[in-house]
Amino acid sequence: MPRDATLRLEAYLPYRLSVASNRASRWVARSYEAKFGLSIWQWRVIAVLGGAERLTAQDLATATAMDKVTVSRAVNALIERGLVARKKHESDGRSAFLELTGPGRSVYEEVAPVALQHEADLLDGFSAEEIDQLTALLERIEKRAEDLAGD
Amino acid sequence: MPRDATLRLEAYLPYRLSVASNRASRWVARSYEAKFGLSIWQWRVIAVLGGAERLTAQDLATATAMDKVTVSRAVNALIERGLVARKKHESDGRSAFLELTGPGRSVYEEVAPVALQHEADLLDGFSAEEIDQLTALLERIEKRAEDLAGD
DNA sequence: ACAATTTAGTTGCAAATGTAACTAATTTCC
DNA sequence: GGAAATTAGTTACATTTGCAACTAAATTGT
Repeated sequence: MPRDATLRLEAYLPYRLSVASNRASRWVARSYEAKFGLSIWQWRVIAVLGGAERLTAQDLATATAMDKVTVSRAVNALIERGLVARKKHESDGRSAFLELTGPGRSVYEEVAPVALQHEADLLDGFSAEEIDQLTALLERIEKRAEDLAGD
Repeated sequence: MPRDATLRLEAYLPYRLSVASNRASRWVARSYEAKFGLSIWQWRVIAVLGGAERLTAQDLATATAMDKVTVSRAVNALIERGLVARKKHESDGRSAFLELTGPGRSVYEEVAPVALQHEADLLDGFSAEEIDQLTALLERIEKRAEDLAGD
Protein backbone atom coordinates (compact mmCIF):
# COMPACT_ATOMS: atom_id res chain seq x y z
CA MET A 1 0.00 0.00 0.00
CA PRO A 2 1.46 3.43 -0.87
CA ARG A 3 2.04 5.66 2.09
CA ASP A 4 0.01 8.38 0.49
CA ALA A 5 -1.97 8.77 -2.66
CA THR A 6 0.30 11.30 -4.33
CA LEU A 7 3.03 10.52 -6.77
CA ARG A 8 6.22 12.18 -5.69
CA LEU A 9 9.20 10.86 -7.54
CA GLU A 10 11.62 11.46 -4.70
CA ALA A 11 9.56 9.20 -2.45
CA TYR A 12 8.82 6.61 -5.09
CA LEU A 13 10.43 3.36 -4.18
CA PRO A 14 11.39 1.95 -7.58
CA TYR A 15 13.04 5.30 -8.25
CA ARG A 16 14.92 5.37 -4.96
CA LEU A 17 16.08 1.86 -5.55
CA SER A 18 17.34 2.64 -8.98
CA VAL A 19 19.15 5.79 -7.92
CA ALA A 20 20.85 4.05 -5.01
CA SER A 21 21.79 1.09 -7.11
CA ASN A 22 23.08 3.14 -10.02
CA ARG A 23 25.18 5.36 -7.81
CA ALA A 24 26.68 2.37 -6.05
CA SER A 25 27.23 0.42 -9.26
CA ARG A 26 28.78 3.29 -11.10
CA TRP A 27 31.15 3.86 -8.28
CA VAL A 28 32.34 0.28 -8.02
CA ALA A 29 32.35 -0.16 -11.80
CA ARG A 30 34.73 2.76 -12.17
CA SER A 31 37.02 1.31 -9.63
CA TYR A 32 37.18 -2.13 -11.29
CA GLU A 33 37.66 -0.52 -14.64
CA ALA A 34 40.40 1.77 -13.37
CA LYS A 35 42.22 -0.75 -11.20
CA PHE A 36 41.84 -3.94 -13.23
CA GLY A 37 40.38 -3.02 -16.60
CA LEU A 38 37.39 -5.20 -15.81
CA SER A 39 33.79 -4.47 -16.64
CA ILE A 40 31.18 -5.21 -14.02
CA TRP A 41 30.27 -8.39 -15.84
CA GLN A 42 33.79 -9.58 -16.22
CA TRP A 43 34.23 -8.92 -12.57
CA ARG A 44 31.15 -10.94 -11.67
CA VAL A 45 32.34 -13.85 -13.73
CA ILE A 46 35.70 -13.80 -12.01
CA ALA A 47 34.10 -13.50 -8.60
CA VAL A 48 31.98 -16.59 -9.17
CA LEU A 49 34.66 -18.63 -10.89
CA GLY A 50 37.00 -17.82 -8.02
CA GLY A 51 34.73 -19.50 -5.54
CA ALA A 52 33.56 -22.54 -7.48
CA GLU A 53 34.71 -25.11 -9.95
CA ARG A 54 33.52 -26.70 -13.13
CA LEU A 55 30.96 -24.11 -14.01
CA THR A 56 29.46 -23.83 -17.45
CA ALA A 57 28.38 -20.55 -19.01
CA GLN A 58 24.85 -21.50 -18.13
CA ASP A 59 25.79 -21.97 -14.47
CA LEU A 60 27.44 -18.59 -14.56
CA ALA A 61 24.36 -16.98 -16.02
CA THR A 62 22.29 -18.38 -13.19
CA ALA A 63 24.78 -17.47 -10.50
CA THR A 64 25.32 -13.92 -11.71
CA ALA A 65 21.82 -13.03 -12.87
CA MET A 66 23.31 -12.08 -16.21
CA ASP A 67 21.80 -13.27 -19.43
CA LYS A 68 23.61 -15.74 -21.59
CA VAL A 69 24.70 -13.20 -24.19
CA THR A 70 26.27 -11.03 -21.54
CA VAL A 71 27.99 -14.03 -20.03
CA SER A 72 29.25 -15.10 -23.41
CA ARG A 73 30.76 -11.72 -24.11
CA ALA A 74 32.32 -11.34 -20.70
CA VAL A 75 33.77 -14.85 -20.77
CA ASN A 76 35.20 -14.40 -24.24
CA ALA A 77 36.87 -11.17 -23.28
CA LEU A 78 38.37 -12.88 -20.25
CA ILE A 79 39.58 -15.79 -22.33
CA GLU A 80 41.22 -13.39 -24.73
CA ARG A 81 42.99 -11.77 -21.82
CA GLY A 82 44.09 -15.18 -20.62
CA LEU A 83 42.26 -14.99 -17.31
CA VAL A 84 39.80 -17.76 -18.01
CA ALA A 85 40.09 -21.05 -19.86
CA ARG A 86 37.61 -23.43 -21.38
CA LYS A 87 37.76 -27.10 -20.51
CA LYS A 88 36.02 -29.78 -22.51
CA HIS A 89 32.77 -30.93 -21.06
CA GLU A 90 33.11 -34.66 -21.53
CA SER A 91 29.41 -35.47 -21.60
CA ASP A 92 27.93 -32.46 -23.41
CA GLY A 93 29.54 -31.18 -26.56
CA ARG A 94 27.55 -27.96 -26.70
CA SER A 95 28.91 -26.77 -23.43
CA ALA A 96 32.26 -26.33 -21.74
CA PHE A 97 33.53 -25.87 -18.23
CA LEU A 98 35.11 -22.57 -17.42
CA GLU A 99 37.84 -21.95 -14.92
CA LEU A 100 40.29 -19.32 -13.87
CA THR A 101 43.80 -19.64 -15.25
CA GLY A 102 46.80 -18.90 -13.04
CA PRO A 103 46.78 -15.22 -13.92
CA GLY A 104 43.00 -15.29 -13.58
CA ARG A 105 43.33 -16.53 -10.05
CA SER A 106 45.86 -13.84 -9.21
CA VAL A 107 43.44 -11.23 -10.45
CA TYR A 108 40.71 -12.82 -8.36
CA GLU A 109 42.89 -12.69 -5.31
CA GLU A 110 43.59 -9.05 -5.90
CA VAL A 111 40.02 -8.15 -6.74
CA ALA A 112 38.27 -9.92 -3.89
CA PRO A 113 39.62 -7.80 -1.04
CA VAL A 114 39.02 -4.64 -3.02
CA ALA A 115 35.45 -5.70 -3.59
CA LEU A 116 34.92 -6.42 0.08
CA GLN A 117 36.41 -3.08 0.93
CA HIS A 118 33.97 -1.39 -1.43
CA GLU A 119 31.12 -3.06 0.31
CA ALA A 120 32.50 -2.02 3.67
CA ASP A 121 32.90 1.56 2.48
CA LEU A 122 29.37 1.65 1.21
CA LEU A 123 28.01 0.24 4.46
CA ASP A 124 30.21 2.29 6.70
CA GLY A 125 28.14 3.31 9.69
CA PHE A 126 25.56 0.57 9.27
CA SER A 127 25.00 -1.79 12.15
CA ALA A 128 24.90 -5.53 11.62
CA GLU A 129 21.13 -5.45 12.13
CA GLU A 130 20.69 -2.78 9.55
CA ILE A 131 22.70 -4.73 7.06
CA ASP A 132 20.64 -7.84 7.69
CA GLN A 133 17.44 -5.88 7.39
CA LEU A 134 18.51 -4.33 4.16
CA THR A 135 19.55 -7.66 2.72
CA ALA A 136 16.27 -9.25 3.71
CA LEU A 137 14.18 -6.42 2.32
CA LEU A 138 16.06 -6.40 -0.96
CA GLU A 139 15.62 -10.09 -1.25
CA ARG A 140 11.90 -9.80 -0.85
CA ILE A 141 11.67 -7.09 -3.46
CA GLU A 142 13.76 -9.12 -5.83
CA LYS A 143 11.52 -12.10 -5.47
CA ARG A 144 8.41 -9.99 -5.69
CA ALA A 145 9.53 -8.33 -8.93
CA GLU A 146 10.50 -11.68 -10.32
CA ASP A 147 7.09 -13.14 -9.54
CA LEU A 148 5.27 -10.16 -10.95
CA ALA A 149 7.26 -10.12 -14.16
CA GLY A 150 7.86 -13.77 -14.71
CA ASP A 151 11.47 -13.00 -15.64
CA MET B 1 32.49 -3.92 7.76
CA PRO B 2 31.78 -7.05 5.74
CA ARG B 3 29.99 -9.77 7.63
CA ASP B 4 32.68 -12.24 6.73
CA ALA B 5 35.94 -12.10 4.88
CA THR B 6 34.86 -14.18 1.90
CA LEU B 7 33.59 -12.85 -1.34
CA ARG B 8 30.36 -14.53 -2.23
CA LEU B 9 28.53 -12.77 -4.99
CA GLU B 10 25.10 -13.77 -3.79
CA ALA B 11 25.75 -12.07 -0.45
CA TYR B 12 27.50 -9.06 -1.90
CA LEU B 13 25.51 -5.97 -1.30
CA PRO B 14 26.19 -3.92 -4.42
CA TYR B 15 25.23 -7.00 -6.39
CA ARG B 16 22.03 -7.60 -4.46
CA LEU B 17 21.11 -4.00 -4.85
CA SER B 18 21.65 -4.09 -8.56
CA VAL B 19 19.69 -7.29 -9.06
CA ALA B 20 16.75 -6.04 -7.02
CA SER B 21 16.77 -2.70 -8.75
CA ASN B 22 17.09 -4.13 -12.24
CA ARG B 23 14.31 -6.60 -11.73
CA ALA B 24 12.02 -3.92 -10.36
CA SER B 25 12.95 -1.41 -13.04
CA ARG B 26 12.60 -3.82 -15.88
CA TRP B 27 9.19 -4.78 -14.67
CA VAL B 28 7.86 -1.24 -14.35
CA ALA B 29 9.62 -0.14 -17.54
CA ARG B 30 7.82 -2.79 -19.52
CA SER B 31 4.53 -1.71 -18.13
CA TYR B 32 5.04 1.98 -19.01
CA GLU B 33 6.26 1.02 -22.42
CA ALA B 34 3.32 -1.30 -23.05
CA LYS B 35 0.62 0.89 -21.58
CA PHE B 36 1.78 4.35 -22.56
CA GLY B 37 4.71 4.00 -24.94
CA LEU B 38 6.88 5.85 -22.42
CA SER B 39 10.47 5.09 -21.58
CA ILE B 40 11.50 5.21 -17.96
CA TRP B 41 13.04 8.62 -18.51
CA GLN B 42 10.07 10.04 -20.28
CA TRP B 43 7.97 8.75 -17.47
CA ARG B 44 10.18 10.41 -14.88
CA VAL B 45 9.99 13.71 -16.68
CA ILE B 46 6.22 13.52 -16.80
CA ALA B 47 6.01 12.54 -13.16
CA VAL B 48 8.02 15.55 -12.09
CA LEU B 49 6.39 18.00 -14.47
CA GLY B 50 3.01 16.82 -13.26
CA GLY B 51 3.77 17.89 -9.74
CA ALA B 52 5.60 21.15 -10.26
CA GLU B 53 5.68 24.19 -12.50
CA ARG B 54 8.15 26.29 -14.39
CA LEU B 55 10.91 23.77 -14.40
CA THR B 56 13.89 24.03 -16.70
CA ALA B 57 15.71 21.04 -18.15
CA GLN B 58 18.35 21.62 -15.54
CA ASP B 59 15.78 21.49 -12.75
CA LEU B 60 14.50 18.26 -14.20
CA ALA B 61 17.96 16.79 -14.29
CA THR B 62 18.38 17.57 -10.61
CA ALA B 63 14.95 16.30 -9.63
CA THR B 64 15.18 13.07 -11.59
CA ALA B 65 18.87 12.23 -11.08
CA MET B 66 19.17 11.97 -14.84
CA ASP B 67 21.99 13.63 -16.67
CA LYS B 68 21.34 16.54 -18.95
CA VAL B 69 21.74 14.54 -22.14
CA THR B 70 19.15 12.04 -21.02
CA VAL B 71 16.79 14.81 -19.99
CA SER B 72 17.25 16.55 -23.29
CA ARG B 73 16.41 13.42 -25.24
CA ALA B 74 13.43 12.50 -23.11
CA VAL B 75 12.03 16.02 -23.23
CA ASN B 76 12.44 16.29 -26.97
CA ALA B 77 10.65 13.02 -27.54
CA LEU B 78 7.82 14.22 -25.32
CA ILE B 79 7.62 17.54 -27.15
CA GLU B 80 7.41 15.69 -30.44
CA ARG B 81 4.54 13.67 -29.07
CA GLY B 82 2.86 16.84 -27.94
CA LEU B 83 2.91 15.96 -24.25
CA VAL B 84 5.30 18.69 -23.17
CA ALA B 85 5.77 22.27 -24.31
CA ARG B 86 8.59 24.76 -24.02
CA LYS B 87 7.88 28.22 -22.67
CA LYS B 88 10.27 31.12 -23.06
CA HIS B 89 12.41 31.82 -20.08
CA GLU B 90 12.19 35.60 -19.98
CA SER B 91 15.45 36.23 -18.16
CA ASP B 92 17.72 33.53 -19.58
CA GLY B 93 17.79 32.90 -23.29
CA ARG B 94 19.76 29.66 -23.04
CA SER B 95 17.09 27.98 -21.06
CA ALA B 96 13.34 27.41 -21.26
CA PHE B 97 10.59 26.38 -18.93
CA LEU B 98 8.95 23.08 -19.58
CA GLU B 99 5.38 22.15 -18.84
CA LEU B 100 2.82 19.51 -19.58
CA THR B 101 0.38 20.25 -22.37
CA GLY B 102 -3.28 19.27 -22.02
CA PRO B 103 -2.66 15.81 -23.43
CA GLY B 104 0.48 15.61 -21.34
CA ARG B 105 -1.54 16.23 -18.22
CA SER B 106 -4.05 13.57 -19.19
CA VAL B 107 -1.23 11.10 -19.57
CA TYR B 108 0.11 12.14 -16.21
CA GLU B 109 -3.25 11.58 -14.62
CA GLU B 110 -3.44 8.13 -16.14
CA VAL B 111 0.14 7.23 -15.32
CA ALA B 112 0.26 8.36 -11.71
CA PRO B 113 -2.20 5.82 -10.30
CA VAL B 114 -0.59 3.04 -12.29
CA ALA B 115 2.78 4.00 -10.89
CA LEU B 116 1.47 4.01 -7.35
CA GLN B 117 -0.09 0.65 -7.95
CA HIS B 118 3.25 -0.71 -9.12
CA GLU B 119 4.86 0.49 -5.97
CA ALA B 120 2.10 -1.09 -3.92
CA ASP B 121 2.45 -4.37 -5.80
CA LEU B 122 6.17 -4.40 -5.25
CA LEU B 123 5.80 -3.67 -1.56
CA ASP B 124 2.90 -5.97 -1.02
CA GLY B 125 3.37 -7.63 2.35
CA PHE B 126 5.71 -4.97 3.68
CA SER B 127 4.73 -3.20 6.86
CA ALA B 128 4.91 0.57 7.11
CA GLU B 129 7.97 0.23 9.33
CA GLU B 130 9.71 -1.96 6.85
CA ILE B 131 9.04 0.50 4.09
CA ASP B 132 10.40 3.34 6.17
CA GLN B 133 13.45 1.33 7.07
CA LEU B 134 14.12 0.44 3.50
CA THR B 135 13.72 4.01 2.37
CA ALA B 136 16.06 5.25 5.06
CA LEU B 137 18.69 2.64 4.33
CA LEU B 138 18.59 3.28 0.61
CA GLU B 139 18.94 6.96 1.23
CA ARG B 140 22.04 6.42 3.28
CA ILE B 141 23.59 4.22 0.63
CA GLU B 142 22.77 6.74 -2.03
CA LYS B 143 24.42 9.51 -0.13
CA ARG B 144 27.38 7.35 0.75
CA ALA B 145 27.98 6.34 -2.85
CA GLU B 146 27.63 9.92 -3.92
CA ASP B 147 30.19 11.08 -1.38
CA LEU B 148 32.58 8.32 -2.28
CA ALA B 149 32.35 8.94 -5.99
CA GLY B 150 31.90 12.67 -6.12
CA ASP B 151 29.21 12.27 -8.79
C1' DA C 1 33.15 47.49 -22.31
C1' DC C 2 34.87 43.44 -23.67
C1' DA C 3 37.86 39.18 -23.44
C1' DA C 4 37.77 34.93 -20.74
C1' DT C 5 34.93 31.60 -18.27
C1' DT C 6 30.99 29.35 -17.09
C1' DT C 7 26.39 27.47 -17.86
C1' DA C 8 22.17 25.51 -20.62
C1' DG C 9 21.14 22.51 -23.79
C1' DT C 10 22.07 19.80 -28.20
C1' DT C 11 24.52 16.88 -31.38
C1' DG C 12 27.74 13.35 -33.04
C1' DC C 13 30.05 9.34 -32.44
C1' DA C 14 31.82 5.17 -30.25
C1' DA C 15 30.82 1.64 -27.06
C1' DA C 16 27.48 -1.13 -24.47
C1' DT C 17 23.10 -3.67 -24.52
C1' DG C 18 19.08 -6.36 -25.67
C1' DT C 19 16.50 -9.07 -28.90
C1' DA C 20 16.17 -12.31 -32.23
C1' DA C 21 18.12 -15.39 -35.38
C1' DC C 22 21.33 -18.74 -35.86
C1' DT C 23 24.50 -23.22 -35.37
C1' DA C 24 25.41 -27.26 -33.25
C1' DA C 25 24.70 -30.79 -29.88
C1' DT C 26 21.29 -33.28 -27.06
C1' DT C 27 16.86 -35.05 -25.58
C1' DT C 28 12.25 -36.55 -26.27
C1' DC C 29 9.09 -39.61 -27.68
C1' DC C 30 6.57 -41.97 -31.29
C1' DG D 1 16.05 -45.23 -34.87
C1' DG D 2 14.99 -40.85 -36.34
C1' DA D 3 12.09 -36.55 -36.83
C1' DA D 4 10.76 -32.82 -33.72
C1' DA D 5 11.68 -30.15 -29.92
C1' DT D 6 14.98 -28.35 -26.51
C1' DT D 7 19.23 -26.48 -24.84
C1' DA D 8 24.13 -24.24 -24.95
C1' DG D 9 26.34 -20.78 -26.75
C1' DT D 10 27.47 -17.29 -30.51
C1' DT D 11 26.57 -13.83 -33.95
C1' DA D 12 24.22 -10.02 -36.18
C1' DC D 13 21.62 -6.00 -35.91
C1' DA D 14 19.13 -2.28 -34.10
C1' DT D 15 18.67 0.59 -30.04
C1' DT D 16 20.35 2.85 -26.06
C1' DT D 17 23.86 5.00 -23.58
C1' DG D 18 27.50 7.93 -22.23
C1' DC D 19 31.08 11.05 -23.26
C1' DA D 20 33.09 14.76 -25.55
C1' DA D 21 32.65 18.43 -28.56
C1' DC D 22 29.85 21.92 -29.80
C1' DT D 23 26.61 26.42 -30.03
C1' DA D 24 24.71 30.06 -27.88
C1' DA D 25 23.73 32.87 -24.00
C1' DA D 26 25.08 34.72 -19.52
C1' DT D 27 28.44 35.93 -16.07
C1' DT D 28 32.89 37.34 -14.33
C1' DG D 29 36.87 40.08 -13.88
C1' DT D 30 39.71 43.67 -15.33
